[in-house]
Amino acid sequence: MARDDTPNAATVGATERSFRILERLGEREGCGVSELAESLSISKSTVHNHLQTLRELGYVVQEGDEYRLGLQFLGLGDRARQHHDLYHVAKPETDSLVEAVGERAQVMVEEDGVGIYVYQSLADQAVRTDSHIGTVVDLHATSVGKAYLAHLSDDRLDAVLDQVAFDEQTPDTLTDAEALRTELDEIAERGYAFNDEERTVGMRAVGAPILSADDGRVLGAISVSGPTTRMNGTWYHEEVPEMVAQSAQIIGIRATYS
Amino acid sequence: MARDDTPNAATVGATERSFRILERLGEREGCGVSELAESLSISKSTVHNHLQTLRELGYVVQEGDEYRLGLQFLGLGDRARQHHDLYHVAKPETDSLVEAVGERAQVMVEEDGVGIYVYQSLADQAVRTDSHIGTVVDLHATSVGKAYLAHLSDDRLDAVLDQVAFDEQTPDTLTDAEALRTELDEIAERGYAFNDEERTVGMRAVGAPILSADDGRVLGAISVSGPTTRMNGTWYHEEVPEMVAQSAQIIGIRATYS
DNA sequence: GCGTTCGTTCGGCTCAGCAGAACGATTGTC
DNA sequence: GACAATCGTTCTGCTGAGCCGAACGAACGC
Repeated sequence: MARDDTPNAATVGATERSFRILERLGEREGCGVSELAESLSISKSTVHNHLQTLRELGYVVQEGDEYRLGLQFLGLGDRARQHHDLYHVAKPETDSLVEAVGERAQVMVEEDGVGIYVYQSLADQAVRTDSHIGTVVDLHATSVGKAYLAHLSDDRLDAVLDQVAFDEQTPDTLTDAEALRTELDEIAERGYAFNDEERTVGMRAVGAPILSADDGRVLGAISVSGPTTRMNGTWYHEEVPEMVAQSAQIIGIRATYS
Repeated sequence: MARDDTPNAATVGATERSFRILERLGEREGCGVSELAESLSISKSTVHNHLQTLRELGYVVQEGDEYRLGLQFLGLGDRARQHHDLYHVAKPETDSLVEAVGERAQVMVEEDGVGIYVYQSLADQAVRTDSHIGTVVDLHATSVGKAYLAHLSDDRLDAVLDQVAFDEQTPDTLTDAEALRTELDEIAERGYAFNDEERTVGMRAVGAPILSADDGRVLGAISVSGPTTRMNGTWYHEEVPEMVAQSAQIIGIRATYS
């Protein structure tokens, strides 16, 4: 079920190239043909052809000698998000949570074995990181992901864990499937998950699952994250978890009855 | 400068096909291979190849026999939007505006001769239409577009107007370039623009330009729209314009000094 | 159990897409 | 001010990638 099932099936190479170009354009904040061609090991003329095509389609814009991602992607992204009605009910509650806690909050849903942030809300003092709406996150190395996994049915969980690479991201990342399973049991009982610098050094997070109010199915998860300098003591271990779990419950109820 | 400059230049056909498929997937809320193939006049096997490619890239997800747009597009859209810092400063003010007015508000920026909504906020009573984040709108047939055009430099305005098709969308759509120019002069003087069922029958809107506080350059526009049943009288002609213009000014100031 | 329609796989043909070289335009440097 | 370097763009030829149509197996539904 997860990404990269069939490594090299019969696919359309030109489409792959186009998206490699687009993703690179997203990483750099707009760049020129030569830079793209070299970093992707594609000939300049090919890159140029793709960019012209994408420009005519409106998915890339040209500013002098630079190319940028076009805003048309907002449309495709929004369309994709509208299938997950969780977004609409989670948005106002997430904003309220951020207002109460400060820091940063994000709402995650699962898609094809990975977690994707569908909404993020930042307080003024929130730490700027590279995570944003649409960011793909590992389910086993984030508080949202673990909170989600903890309430997944056994067979779905097995399918996801088989795919997880368990690549070590920081010295404290969980690298053992069994250790993760026992932690997931604790999380399921406790009702929320912690992430103590497992993904990013200096950052802690608290995540809670968003559960359907009628059948208990897990719809997604929500988390609050901030620097270790502020996220500590009972604030980190008790008060924030309390608020996150409460918001998650409200979202779950509103998602069920709406 | 505007869309569809060079109709059939040297382009990558496979990429065009992929995006035609993706856009169609966005219109229907997920559909099967055969339906896509028939409506796009592409053979089933080709559609299938593209979908498999896009699935491996994470931009399409497969649910049984149906395909949907993937949430990965949120990432590309967000990256594109981050180049327009207007979004971040406009978001909270737009939410406040919606809270005060009710109805619906949207923030538009121009890209390549067309307007694109980068943010939209809905009150509970707001009318559901097909417009959403990422929607492409004509600059001459919307209140946001006209408010924007009214403050564009003469040469940029000429470039845009040459491209406008002036296709009649409703019986009241402006179809004459000169009539539009005189209306733009009025709008520039007045400070806000109306849209009285020009694009959608039964809907009215009030838009105001977002201007840079130092050099007066137009950064985008913001509008409030609602049904004619509620948008009328002095509420429509005076009070709403007042609030929209004030929000636009606040956004312009915050966009300039931040 | 048959007919229909789905998604997927297979194979062959042709043209679309690739790389590399050549071309102007622009920039910066001595 | 001329040269060198680098940019984006254009051009050309070759070949394999991508297209179509047909065949396949599975899943409904009358």
